[in-house]
Amino acid sequence: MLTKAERTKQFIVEKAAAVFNEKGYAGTSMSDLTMATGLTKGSIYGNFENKDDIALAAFDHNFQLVTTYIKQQMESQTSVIDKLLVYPKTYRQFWQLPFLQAGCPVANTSVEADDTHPALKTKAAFALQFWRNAVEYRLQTGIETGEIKADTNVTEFVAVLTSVIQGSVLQAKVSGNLMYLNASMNFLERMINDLRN
Amino acid sequence: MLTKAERTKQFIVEKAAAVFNEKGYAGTSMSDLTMATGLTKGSIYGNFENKDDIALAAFDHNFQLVTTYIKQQMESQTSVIDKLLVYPKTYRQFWQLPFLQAGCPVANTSVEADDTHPALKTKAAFALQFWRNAVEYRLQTGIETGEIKADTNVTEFVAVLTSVIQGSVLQAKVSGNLMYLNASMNFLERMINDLRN
DNA sequence: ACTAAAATATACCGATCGGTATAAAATAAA
DNA sequence: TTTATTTTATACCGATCGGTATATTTTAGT
Repeated sequence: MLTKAERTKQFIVEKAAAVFNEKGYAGTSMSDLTMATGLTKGSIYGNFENKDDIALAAFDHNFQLVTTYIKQQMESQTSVIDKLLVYPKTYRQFWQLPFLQAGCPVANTSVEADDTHPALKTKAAFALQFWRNAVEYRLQTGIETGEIKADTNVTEFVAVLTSVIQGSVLQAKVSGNLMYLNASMNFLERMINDLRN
Repeated sequence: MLTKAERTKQFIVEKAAAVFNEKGYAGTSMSDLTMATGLTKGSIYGNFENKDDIALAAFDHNFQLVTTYIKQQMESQTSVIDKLLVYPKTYRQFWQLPFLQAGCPVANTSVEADDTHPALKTKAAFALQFWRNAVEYRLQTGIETGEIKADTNVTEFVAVLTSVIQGSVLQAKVSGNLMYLNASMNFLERMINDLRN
């Protein structure tokens, strides 16, 4: 069983993660976190060294939420094509998934941290590469089994899939208009289906 | 001729624009702006009402820098296809263009402002729609003149072009790796060339 | 239930935040 | 060049920032 402190730490991370993803690092204050958690500053600083420490843990949490969901959805699909189709299906309804309502955590953190917060930037960069590797792994698997065309430009596919998702989610958030997101996801679905040998 | 105050105001906007695009709204303090301009706080507040006022003017300036550059590059091209190819060509070398070194200002502002700063969010949303309209206008023109396939899915093309640019610039910034950006731009160029009738 | 240890709350720190009143300096019309 | 006006600098405001020392409460092993 988890000790009280461990449970509290986890509780703080969960609450803080939502705030950080919505307001950003610089936009989130310690009093935002005391309000979100219902705890006092002393209590939070008893579980974390400083604000950075919380932000880094919060990012990991946010990223893992997305990763876990995608992985789980893919497990219920057998073919590589169907597994890849989980991406457009998921992001098409990002605003209905609580852990994606503030947008893609990797994109959000990338934008804010890259000129201001080296440690967060590193985490975002690793998360992005993790995502790219995951997609690339699926493609390689599909090519080996013959499900996917052998002459597929893997790097290009990975680049387009990830950037079109990040870009269109970002646009959907700021415009409040789902039309272009849906158009992008239509395109992505066609692109995935076209991988078939 | 511009009065002294107008020139100073313009000077402040130019200096502030770079800082805001790099550090974000919440991440930029008034003392950042006094440092960047070499002016004092009193002087800045003599030309602007408040921080918001500067941020909104700074965003307009950042967006106009990009818009002007793109427009200018397009004017030296005759065909619609060649005009559209200005986009991948420009963003391929975004880190060499001073006004794009901090990334796409529309994307940066979209991410930070959408949950925290309604006025900036509105500006970002308008800028995005302006961009979409500009691309759509090119496509319509090309369709009318017969240069571009008449059955082109305009909305989908606009959605993919803008989101793949925003996403891949964002990724290039955070990863420090231009490989995926180049792959995305290769894809975009092929997609544009495939528009040809 | 008792007690040592761990977790939480209170109250505070100096620094910096955005913003302003006012004085000094620079501008521009006469 | 004088003078009215505008622009800039100085010095300061209360509020909030991230962070901490210490007191109180809660947890957990005996």
